[in-house]
Amino acid sequence: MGFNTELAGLLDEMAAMLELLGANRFRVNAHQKAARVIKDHPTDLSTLAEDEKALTAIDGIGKGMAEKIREFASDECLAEHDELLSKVPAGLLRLLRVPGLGPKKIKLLWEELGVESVEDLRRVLDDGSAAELKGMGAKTVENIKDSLEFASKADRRLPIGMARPIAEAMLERVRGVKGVTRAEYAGSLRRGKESIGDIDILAVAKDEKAAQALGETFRGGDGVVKVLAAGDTKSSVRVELAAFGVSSNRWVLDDSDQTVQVDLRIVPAESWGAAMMYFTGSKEHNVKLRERALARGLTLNEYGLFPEDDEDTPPQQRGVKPVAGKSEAEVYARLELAELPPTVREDRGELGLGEDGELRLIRVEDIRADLHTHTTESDGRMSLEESAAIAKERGFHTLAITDHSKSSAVANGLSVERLRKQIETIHEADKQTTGISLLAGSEVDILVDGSLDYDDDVLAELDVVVASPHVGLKAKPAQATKRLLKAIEHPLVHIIGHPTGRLVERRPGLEPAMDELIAAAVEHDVALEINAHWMRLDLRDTHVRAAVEAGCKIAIDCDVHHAEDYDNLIYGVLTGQRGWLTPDLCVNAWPKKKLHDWLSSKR
DNA sequence: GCCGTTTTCGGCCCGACTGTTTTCAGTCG
Repeated sequence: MGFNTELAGLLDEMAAMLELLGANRFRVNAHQKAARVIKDHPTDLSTLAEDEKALTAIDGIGKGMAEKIREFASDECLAEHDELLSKVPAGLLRLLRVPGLGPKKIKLLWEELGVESVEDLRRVLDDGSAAELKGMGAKTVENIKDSLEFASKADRRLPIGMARPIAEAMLERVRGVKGVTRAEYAGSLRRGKESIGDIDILAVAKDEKAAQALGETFRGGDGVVKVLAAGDTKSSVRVELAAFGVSSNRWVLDDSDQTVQVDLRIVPAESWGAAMMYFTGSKEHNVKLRERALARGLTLNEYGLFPEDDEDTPPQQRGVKPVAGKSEAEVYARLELAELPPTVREDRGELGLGEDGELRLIRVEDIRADLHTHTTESDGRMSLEESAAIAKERGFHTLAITDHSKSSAVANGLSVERLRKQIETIHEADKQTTGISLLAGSEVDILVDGSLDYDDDVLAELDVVVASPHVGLKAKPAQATKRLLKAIEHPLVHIIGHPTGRLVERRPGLEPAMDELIAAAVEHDVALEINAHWMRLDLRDTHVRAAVEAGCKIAIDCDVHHAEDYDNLIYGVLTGQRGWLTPDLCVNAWPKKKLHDWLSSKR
């Protein structure tokens, strides 16, 4: 595990333990925020450990956290973390993940009944002693029991490619209710995050009757296995994936009985923009916006942006007229900000975006080429002609066929002889085809020692070389860095495919020193890939952000095997946007000549 | 523990729902 990830994990645990010990909640927040910022930071912070100034310049890192970074870099542990561990039983941290159980109740159960683990919890729930505690009752006990049952299935976040079809299906139901005038999904799904904890849907109903019908339809729909909340304006349900025909396609996951929470909020039409912002988040982005509002004598909530006064009752309940709220654009404008796309709302410094001119992030319609696709020659399911027809239909000017190289035996990798024959076939097909250029390429394995799977004379015959790691994905960070650097420095390589080999929520993959790889890629004019398949999304958003800041070229490719894989482009583009990627750095968005000139410059 | 276009001290976002309560605490997002 990398330094940042490991330290962030410790700080998160410290926050949890502090919470259980009843520490000041702002101190808890500070630890959580530092953990998030450190986890997302593109540079390995151990390299800055002695530079207190550079560390405290990072938002959320003060003197104390800078000292912790230094301590962890030199001692590989945190004394304060160890000290907290001696005070809090480790099993309690697991209990924090049970929905409906928070630090206060856990603390109560621990202090009054000696609960230190899930097993202890089950016991006191069953023998009735938990129900005797102050603030607990029969209903609370029932809810915690239910949560325990669901916890194991609900624990895992859903890859975006599985969550989106469910959200679309739920939206269709919601929009089908008479009197519903508007409905969209919000939350992390709208922000295009790689994985989703729950699905948030917002709707406008034209009157109370419609709102009531909407709630009933939502809670009673197919696939709903539990109703968690049923208020006038808010309903929460848990649905099972199986009911929506969602599966993980070519990756076999044990997701047959998995469920996901779906929340519905019914909001007034005049609050639509404020509500969308509120429920799209991120939470941290919203906090920044509210602070900004307060500094301007305004207060922001999900009903709108209101003049700040000292009353306790929320302004919308006193008939106060909002100064903005109908649309997101209106609220951002009133806060003197450019309207920010949902994908950048992560409290990663985005409030300054678009200040100096137009904010123009990559879009799906910018993409005019796919440079990483497979055919039936290796492990794809389409012929060259079938794939070319789809690419042409999508308006692409270039399609590169990059089947697997010889070491990928399970993927039917091509021998040198087969590859040479395929190059001829593709070049011939290119001559016969109008409207799209077909390029002969290969997805060449980066072997464990960093060398490539074909000799240089073979590679030189290819129009496009995508070099990707497929095996040895558990290597130590230092070794991974060395291996990938060697591939980047190879003069015949254009693109590094799925650089870490991670799978979302399934496999961590390699953890190379990304800043070194990015610097090398810039120096050797190599593009790093965002593999758009939703199980990969590799590079991930934070890597893209670091690459973009360094001026590194990025390729967004679908790694097409099946016809429907072309539809994964949206996920790659969303990930690009989350890394603030602009069209000028994305090779797939370039005009044909510019792209082909770049490719041939390496020949 | 962090932070500063009133501040280096004294703040730190806001509301819905639930369950156990006679006015609110806990949890969630």
